[in-house]
Amino acid sequence: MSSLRAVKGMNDVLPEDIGRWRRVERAFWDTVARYGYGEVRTPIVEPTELFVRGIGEVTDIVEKEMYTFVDKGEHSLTMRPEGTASAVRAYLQHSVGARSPVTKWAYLGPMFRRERPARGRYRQFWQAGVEVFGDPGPFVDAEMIDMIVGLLAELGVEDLEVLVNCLGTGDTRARYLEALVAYLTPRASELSADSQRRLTTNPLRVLDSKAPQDQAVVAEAPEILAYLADEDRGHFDLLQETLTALGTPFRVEARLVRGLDYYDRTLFEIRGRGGELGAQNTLCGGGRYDGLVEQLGGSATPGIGFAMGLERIMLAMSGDDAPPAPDAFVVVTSPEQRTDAATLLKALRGAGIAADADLRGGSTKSQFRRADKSGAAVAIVIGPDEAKAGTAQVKDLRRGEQREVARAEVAAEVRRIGEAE
RNA sequence: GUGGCUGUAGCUCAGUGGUAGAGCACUGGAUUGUGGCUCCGGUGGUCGCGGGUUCAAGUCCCGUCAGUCACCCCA
Repeated sequence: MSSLRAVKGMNDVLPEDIGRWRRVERAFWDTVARYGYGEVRTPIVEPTELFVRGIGEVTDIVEKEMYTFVDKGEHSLTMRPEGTASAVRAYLQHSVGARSPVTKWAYLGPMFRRERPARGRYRQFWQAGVEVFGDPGPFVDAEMIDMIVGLLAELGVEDLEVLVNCLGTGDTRARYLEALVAYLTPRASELSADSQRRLTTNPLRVLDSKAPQDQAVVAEAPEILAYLADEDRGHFDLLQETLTALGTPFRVEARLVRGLDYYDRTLFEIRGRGGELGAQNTLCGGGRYDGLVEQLGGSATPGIGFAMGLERIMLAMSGDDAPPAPDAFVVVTSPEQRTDAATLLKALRGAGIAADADLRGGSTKSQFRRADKSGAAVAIVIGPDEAKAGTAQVKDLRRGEQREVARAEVAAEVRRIGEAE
């Protein structure tokens, strides 16, 4: 084993494991294309300021999880810990809102957070997500949740839990925070140390603490849903009505909050209960951020988005992903045929057939073993006799049948056998 | 970041303080140019790394790194 290792929490994906990644990525892009999203690609590195202002200064992500460095002693840069802030930045930079009232973007790529790695949680991890700018919802909110549920079902992710909540807008939040702090402060001594600290920095986060003593206190805490203004209430009711009409099961979870400050109104999370997920069971999280575009310097523009963690989706997915196999494998019965094999391989590949061979030498038997292990459905045998006759033996490896055909017919014969599978 | 558990062949794992092992994988063979199944053989090890105790350490102790579980965080 080499002493050179990948950075802790950052992983290689080898060809034998890539099938599952491709399947998730393809399903994601197919789905969002049907819903009208266009792909956006933004840089991995952004000005640190973007995330501090976008995600929130006192969030855990910004406080202790970002990969931040100073570029040549000039600018503080950060490797993106999530995708929304970059999308908003690009949306503003290119004045996209001036060209179209509603913009639907999708992205897929690596994100970086310096957390302690565990199963389903890595320092470089992959997210796929979407953002919609300019539509206040709630129909687009419901459509988005329903789209994700459909995507996950297509991938064979079973046993989902869809949680929704409404955080309200500025006024609601202020009144609720006041009530929550008023409730928690006299009980502060019963809370965990973390929650006591958050009581002053980020009180909403006390709500989803897993510490038993916190949960006991939180169980009796005031609920944000009771504080919603009429407009928020109507928005949330209509969201639920639409989800029901679309046939997507969900559960209202009044204590659902997120660790990013920009969310308001609709908030949702999809959890998996699959055995391999462990404690990292949040597959997907998202919500509305109607104030974010303005906060980052644009005009008031509503927005909503979500992101899903690809590694976690793959842990929860079912189905086999066999590595791709060649269509045909060429075997030579004597070393003199190797140049001949090279030209045959080129002709087959030129005809659109995935063809491979092992021309290092070795017995016919060992080459056949390689053909078998490659997963190819067809072996093509050439030796002195075939070279003289201008033919090749084409063997169907599944059935064990073999035919001698003219060189010009080999590609067609391989295709015929492949289609008969 | 805190605490627990685990690190032995490419993989999954055995291994009483006394000579480093198995299965799978890889590879060669079982008479002419034909795979899978079976049989026989072979390659492959800094026992994560560094200290310590001991006549002797894969085994005991300390540290460290990595993985993992819970917390934390979040996708």
